[in-house]
Amino acid sequence: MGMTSEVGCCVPVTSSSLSKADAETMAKDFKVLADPIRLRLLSLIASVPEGEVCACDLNEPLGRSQATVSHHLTVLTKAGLITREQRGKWAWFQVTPERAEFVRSILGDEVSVS
Amino acid sequence: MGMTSEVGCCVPVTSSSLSKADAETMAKDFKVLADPIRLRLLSLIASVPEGEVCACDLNEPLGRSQATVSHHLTVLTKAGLITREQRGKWAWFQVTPERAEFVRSILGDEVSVS
DNA sequence: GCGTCGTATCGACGCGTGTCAATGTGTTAG
DNA sequence: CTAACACATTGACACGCGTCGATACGACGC
Repeated sequence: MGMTSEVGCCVPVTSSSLSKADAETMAKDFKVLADPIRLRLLSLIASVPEGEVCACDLNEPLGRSQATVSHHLTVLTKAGLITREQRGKWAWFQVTPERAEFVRSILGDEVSVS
Repeated sequence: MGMTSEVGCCVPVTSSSLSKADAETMAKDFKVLADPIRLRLLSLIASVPEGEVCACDLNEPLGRSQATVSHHLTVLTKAGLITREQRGKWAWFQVTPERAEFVRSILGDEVSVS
């Protein structure tokens, strides 16, 4: 395939690199994080001491409509990064515990565990 | 602004979380990685023992046209993840040394430094 | 010089997605 | 029951982006 045997070019890339399926999965994960509003939402939720935030507090600080914020919260939830809990009239969100460390590493927080 | 002082909801999210500018920068970086072809290109380049690959070896394994592969290589180069060196007729790419560790961590390689 | 080869760039297409107004759904207050 | 509220969902729009054929730009070999 591809007789690229000229002078000094083209060694056949021996390696078994990232598979097509793995690359697509990874790309999908990165795509979730590739939006400033979603990153700020994650940061807001992760930085609250109580560990959970009501959606009503997430609408205004971002300068986006309620529909847009709700959309991004859905994306983050479906990706498993946050969890949603309906409590009475309000929806409460928190960073998924299993992914909390990952989220903190993404946001560049110096974790004060030390 | 939003008198959300009802019953038990809506603490004002005291935290100083991710700034708008930082979020946009981070999102841009993630966007570079949010494509399966670019991830596989990174993997191919990073996994070659010689440390550098000729572009002619990157066209076929991905099932994309030469123009598309060239486009993705440009995106990765502008993001600083790889570097391009014209050598005679061919273009050689390598992972930017300063970002090599980052790239390896992204691709999930167990670095054999231990 | 001329032709060929390796890459980058251009133009155009289609699809995905972020956005918002409007509407729907469920809950609480009266 | 009705009204107001919180949030999700829908429909529509614009824009970004991945893709490819065609073309342009070099470098090499003749």
